[in-house]
Amino acid sequence: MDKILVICGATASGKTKLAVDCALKLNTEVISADSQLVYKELNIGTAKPTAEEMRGVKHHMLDVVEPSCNYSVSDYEAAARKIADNLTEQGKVPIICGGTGFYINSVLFDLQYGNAAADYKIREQYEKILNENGKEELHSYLKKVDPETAEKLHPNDVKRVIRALEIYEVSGSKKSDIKDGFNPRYDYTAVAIDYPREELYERINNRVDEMFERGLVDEVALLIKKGINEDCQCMQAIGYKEVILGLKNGYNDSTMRDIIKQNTRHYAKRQITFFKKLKNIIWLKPNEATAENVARLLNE
RNA sequence: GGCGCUAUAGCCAAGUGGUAAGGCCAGGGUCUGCAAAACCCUCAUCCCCCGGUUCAAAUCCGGGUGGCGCCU
Repeated sequence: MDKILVICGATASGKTKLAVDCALKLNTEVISADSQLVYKELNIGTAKPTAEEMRGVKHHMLDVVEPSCNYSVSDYEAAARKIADNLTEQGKVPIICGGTGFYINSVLFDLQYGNAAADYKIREQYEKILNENGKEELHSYLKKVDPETAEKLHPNDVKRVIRALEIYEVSGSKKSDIKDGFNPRYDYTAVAIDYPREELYERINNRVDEMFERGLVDEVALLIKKGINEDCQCMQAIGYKEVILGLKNGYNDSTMRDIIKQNTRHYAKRQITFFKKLKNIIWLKPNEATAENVARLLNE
């Protein structure tokens, strides 16, 4: 199996720097695994690596679509794998670096996602039912076609309930029939930087302050001016949705900052929970997060 | 110094005699095509302190202490 290096973990934990350090040492390239960095023009709020931070290392999967686009794991999976395989052919060990665990899983493991593509018409149809008849009603539909999945999903978890329904309608088979088993496609080494919670939260707070100093509000205002509004998928990103709300309601900067900091802290917590599940992940102390250490782990 | 109001978890806060709502924060978790999304779980043996009334008090009474306001 081909080797691959994964650098993941919470937001603001120093992934970018470590990835660049490693890429320079290993003479390879970085494939970003981040659901928001794929969007062009979302730079400040997503903390997209700058040319300076990249230090000449080639980064893939940044700026691949317009802000008006919808993007999903399957798009990512296809593109990222191709790049990874390409690097492998050149004899390089690809570095996947990012905080979107869902995306990382898609390239690391052989997952089928029910073999059912997203169908926005079907989603709309169920959303209508949701709005008219409520969550319980929607959940009861799923109970009829896929009781096992319905049992697992809380009725409030409407997005997953709708997806399960969608899988059934698109493919004719049940979500509960998916038995993928997370078989690795690569011989991967995964590392994450493990900051003490308080320190991580402090880093997050500082980073959000920096974003405002760098002109986050202007960035959002410009996007709005170009017709990118809160209905666009990319505007669900932390930093963007809050500024839109703030602009609408006349919040001052400090209020927006506080909300963004809070949401980012919550996000970081979820990321940590997610990555704890990644098999064989290695949690490095901040002072252990060096290219030398990672290179050694890679060769073990 | 006098008078009035007030005192419930880290924060906001309901409850005014029958055995502590809710929200936030925090922590834990779920995650198979919207994932920086969406969702779930946990979180006061106790209501400032002391004494009293009562079968029963966070809830009533008295005193103390802290806070707030007004007056002199």
